[in-house]
Amino acid sequence: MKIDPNSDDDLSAQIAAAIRDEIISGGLLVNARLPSEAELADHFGVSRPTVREALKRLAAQSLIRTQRGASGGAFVNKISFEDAYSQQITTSTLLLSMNAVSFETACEARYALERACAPLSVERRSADHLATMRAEIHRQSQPGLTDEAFCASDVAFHRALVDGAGNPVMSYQLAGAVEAMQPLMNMITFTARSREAIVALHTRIADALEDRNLKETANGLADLERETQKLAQSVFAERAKRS
Amino acid sequence: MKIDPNSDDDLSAQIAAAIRDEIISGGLLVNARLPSEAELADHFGVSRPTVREALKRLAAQSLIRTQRGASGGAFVNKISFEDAYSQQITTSTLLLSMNAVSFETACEARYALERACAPLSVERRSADHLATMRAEIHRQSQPGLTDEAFCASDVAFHRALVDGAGNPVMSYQLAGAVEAMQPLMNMITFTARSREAIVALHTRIADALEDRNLKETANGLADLERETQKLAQSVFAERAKRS
DNA sequence: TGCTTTTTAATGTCAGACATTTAGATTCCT
DNA sequence: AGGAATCTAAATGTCTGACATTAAAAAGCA
Repeated sequence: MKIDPNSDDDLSAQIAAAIRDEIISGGLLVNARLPSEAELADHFGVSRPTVREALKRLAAQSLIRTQRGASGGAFVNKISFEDAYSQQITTSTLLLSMNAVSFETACEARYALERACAPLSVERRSADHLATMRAEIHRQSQPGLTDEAFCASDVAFHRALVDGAGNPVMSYQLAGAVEAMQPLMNMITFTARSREAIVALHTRIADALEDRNLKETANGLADLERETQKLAQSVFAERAKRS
Repeated sequence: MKIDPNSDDDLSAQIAAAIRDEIISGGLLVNARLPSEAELADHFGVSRPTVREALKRLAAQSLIRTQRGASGGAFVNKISFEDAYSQQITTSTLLLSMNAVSFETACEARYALERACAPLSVERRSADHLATMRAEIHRQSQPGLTDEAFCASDVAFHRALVDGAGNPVMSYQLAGAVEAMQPLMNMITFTARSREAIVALHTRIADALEDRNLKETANGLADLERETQKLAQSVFAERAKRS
């Protein structure tokens, strides 16, 4: 583990990169203990605060965890799917909002990926997944639901669909695509009629999944994408007219 | 922006979370300048090093960038697709290696997602994308290529396919799925015959994409998945037998 | 005016100290 | 001997204060 004295990067950034590389390359295994802060400072020829800044960078990426006390220290963290989820959602959400990705583009990506789950979900969905979907459909039919709550339930419905594929890697990959859309979806006001249409499509998809009918599931998803795009267009057009 | 004095998290973690929330909620817009470190220390009632650790956490997630000098400071960063890519690849790679996700599961997820791109790529792929794919196919046919170089070229081929969908959000989402597989692919030794089979399938996919033939593209991808899984199984079986 | 120099307000880094936590060694009592 | 209480040591967490470096803005000057 070495750092380049000619780099323009911060020392803490360089040190973090050096340790990160060591972890990725397998030089530091899961649960291995890193040298103490004092030892690292010595090794890299920097002060303890600088080492600490580097370690915090790694902690922010869930690459390490720290423990206080004797025989404490920094340990290589086993990244959980949970950790990875939340990081990806944060990044995806900001990416979508900051880069002003059009609703259309984000929506297209989301449904394309979701359709990829359909063949697996049809095959493997459990009764649990179906029950979750039905419960969310029921919630979505409740009058008096706020738009935010409606969207949150929509996300839960789609996550159940994705989880039904029984592939944790896919669930992780799609968590970002689905959840990051939520703020965009929240920009839409759902009229009673549009909610009805969405709930009907959700029901259709759940039914098709229950029957293990791939074609109908895929068609339902395609129709749902069209419906969502249409709805967004009308909302944005309305908003543009008023201003 | 407030922190909870009863939390058992580090102060720097709490402060980072507070600022992160402020950015996500829109209270701090892109390119907005954060208060100086001294001001933040004052505001949160902590010392400057603690504030700095918090800021480094945010920098590690590309949420802020810093500038030195007068009128310098920390600014809310506009996350680029590039930033998001590399973060996702790091996370995905570690997730796959640390959680011992089976080759089968990772491979299934990757090809399922890639098939989701097919309809869009068939529609929108440019001559550039095709040229990249042809070039990679050519490289893969060179004898004397190391296994690592072959895998890297494979990744480049698939990225061209994904980029052909012309949806940056999808490219971003899939970068993780495709690139994170590389270390797993690197565990495989490619015999001359297996390389031949893969190159033939790549050629078939490129041809189908050139003809804008969706069915053939999807079939090619499905066959490639089968071929990859078969190859991996035989390699792992061989390895198990020998040990 | 236009160039050069100085000032100044930031971040980057360091050194040293103290506070706090925790595992493990030690001591003490039964 | 064995268990409970205490002590010790090693680590992270935090603070103070200082100095180095950078770069924009202000001041000075031809």
